[in-house]
Amino acid sequence: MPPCCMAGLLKALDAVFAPVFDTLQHGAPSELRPSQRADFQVNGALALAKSLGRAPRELASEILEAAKARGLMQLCEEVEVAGPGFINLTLSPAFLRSGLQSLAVGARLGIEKAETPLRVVVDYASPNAAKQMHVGHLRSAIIGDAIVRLLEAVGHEVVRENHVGDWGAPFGMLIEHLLDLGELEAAHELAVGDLESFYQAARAQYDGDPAFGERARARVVLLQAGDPETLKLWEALVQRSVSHFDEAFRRLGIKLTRDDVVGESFYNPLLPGVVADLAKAGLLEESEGAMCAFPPGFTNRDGNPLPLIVQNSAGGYTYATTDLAAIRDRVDRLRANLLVYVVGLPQAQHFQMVFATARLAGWLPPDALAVHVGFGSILGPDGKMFRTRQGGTVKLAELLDEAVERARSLLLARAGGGSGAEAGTAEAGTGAEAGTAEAGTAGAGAGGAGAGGAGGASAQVEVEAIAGAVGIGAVKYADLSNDRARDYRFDWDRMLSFDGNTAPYIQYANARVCSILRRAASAGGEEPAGEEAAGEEAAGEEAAGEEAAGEEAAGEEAAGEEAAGEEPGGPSAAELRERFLRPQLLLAPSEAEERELAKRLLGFPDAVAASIETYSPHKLCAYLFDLATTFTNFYERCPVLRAPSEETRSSRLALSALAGAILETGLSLLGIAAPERM
RNA sequence: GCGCUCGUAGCUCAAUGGACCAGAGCAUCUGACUACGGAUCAGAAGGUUGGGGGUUCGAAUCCCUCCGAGCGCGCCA
Repeated sequence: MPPCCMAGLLKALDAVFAPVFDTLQHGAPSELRPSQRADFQVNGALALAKSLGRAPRELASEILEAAKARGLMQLCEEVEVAGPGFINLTLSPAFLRSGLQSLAVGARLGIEKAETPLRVVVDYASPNAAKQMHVGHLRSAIIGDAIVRLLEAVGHEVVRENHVGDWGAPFGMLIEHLLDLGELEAAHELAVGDLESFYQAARAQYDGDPAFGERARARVVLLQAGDPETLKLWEALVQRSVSHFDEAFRRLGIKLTRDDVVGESFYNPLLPGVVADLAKAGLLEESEGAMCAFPPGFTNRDGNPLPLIVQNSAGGYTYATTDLAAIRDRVDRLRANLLVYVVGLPQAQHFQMVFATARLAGWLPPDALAVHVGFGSILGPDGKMFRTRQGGTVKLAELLDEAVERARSLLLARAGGGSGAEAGTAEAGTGAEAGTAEAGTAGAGAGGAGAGGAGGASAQVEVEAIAGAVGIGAVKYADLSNDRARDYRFDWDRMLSFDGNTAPYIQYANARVCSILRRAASAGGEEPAGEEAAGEEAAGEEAAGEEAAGEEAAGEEAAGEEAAGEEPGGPSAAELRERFLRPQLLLAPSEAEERELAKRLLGFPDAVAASIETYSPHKLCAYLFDLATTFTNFYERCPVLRAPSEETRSSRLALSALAGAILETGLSLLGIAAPERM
């Protein structure tokens, strides 16, 4: 857990209250919270009153007065002591306005860098080589990737590691099977067929043919002995797997490539040292022929100390040994001071034991932290482990195919339904370049899905791109929006619904923003009001953009949208936002819906910080859903293009642009694309 | 048997020890429209937060206990 970070509105308010509390009692927290009764409430007075033995309401009044002396009323228009000793705060429009303006400057959207940037290794995805990726790998990959993006956004230095299972007994049989087929035939088999069938065939041989089993076991020995010919074959198998992973991650829009693969085999040379050094430190005992560490606090079913086996009775190393070696490598060689493991919850005890042992051995120094970010299972509609109707594992590739296919039919059904026929006719023709086509997840900037019959080939390309963004986004969001510790139910209809807490709903809200900005750009005058003053701002904006992690994350490979945005037919969303999102255009919110929207927009940094603090992407999801809902509400009640005055129009356009920027950036932090049209 | 995770509206899920209404979204019922993309908005109804104790000014949240679900508990990873 990175040090508690506060940002945005909370930070501004806490800057006033923290010194007041600190004066009364050193280190006493203000306990600032968003409130349903006002904008924020200060709860700390109650706890402090108790520890000081004073009357809570009286103390609250005193705190409030002290806060006023520190300029509280520059931020709030209304404050009160209420109930047993709460302090309720209602923000002033002027403060909201200045907050919005600072969000609008630069591209960071209020996301602050961590005060102490860490060097973090995030271990995630971790499929097994020589096996097809399946639904079981989905959560680690999706959650891990979001965590990587979030950590990077606040300035941590992240090393991604894909700890693939590329070593061990299965390779004996795989290599023998490969030899039986003949290398050429095997190469062909691996190229056309899927890995799974190759693995199954080898497995069948192994189970059915004792002689084959013997050869397989002998081959494992050769492999571990470093026999060159065997290693060559092993390498070929692993490479084939890695290509398969690359393809899967690319489709998913996940920032893992073959460069991030650090398989189990990588640690082989380090394993003897792990055991030797543990022994040297007096941490090993022989038990039933195996070398074990017994970290305190763990017991087995008989109440006896539970062993962490680092060398089995046959002399072989276990995955505990590998995990210990990995800790040493990450701390020593990679200089990491935070290790994050995105691995299923059933492994919780294993990691506790490994971490405890690493601490005892001094491999995890006091200033380094290891965290197991666990997650629950994906359940099928029946509430049991998600499987195919036949009871087999659901292959990842097929799952993604279905996601895109379902999204496509929904999009086409809507286009046929006739509501959005007008949208995008202007630029549909020359829309996205063909390059985006095979990028299944490409999305932003693809145009004209609503153009219905207008389509030539390029319109189809665009539909494909949007279907990819929506389909893949829906799968990822469904996973991320649930508390990771809980199991969640996989439900196509729900995740692809345009209503509710789903990716399509949020993407749609963003697409609407894009639509407004496009209209504003093409119809109502060339430039927004206040154009003169805007010029000066541009320079500062670019300077700020230089170190803008938020924007980087958005623009980068967030689900493969790089080819987007360069639409010849019209300016990209980013360009439009730059044009309309100028700080000096923002007025103090006057309408209730403007005020609500402003508050939500300002809450973005806090939402990001909260997500990072507990490694819980679902908090950011909840925020984005709330923002999308609030924006829609605003959009419903406060005419933008037909605003009563030019100033109001410009201000609302800027508000909309800001909402779009946050929606897109927020989605990108989750690894989800934000199409400009849907 | 021990340990871990979990149990919240009919369903799927939220809720950093905080306030008289425990929130959303589906689904259900009522309303709103020449609509800046209706893939919309407003309202209603729906809960003794699995049961029971306890700590606290204050508990869905912390402690104990019982019930229920899932997963771990020595040579697979």
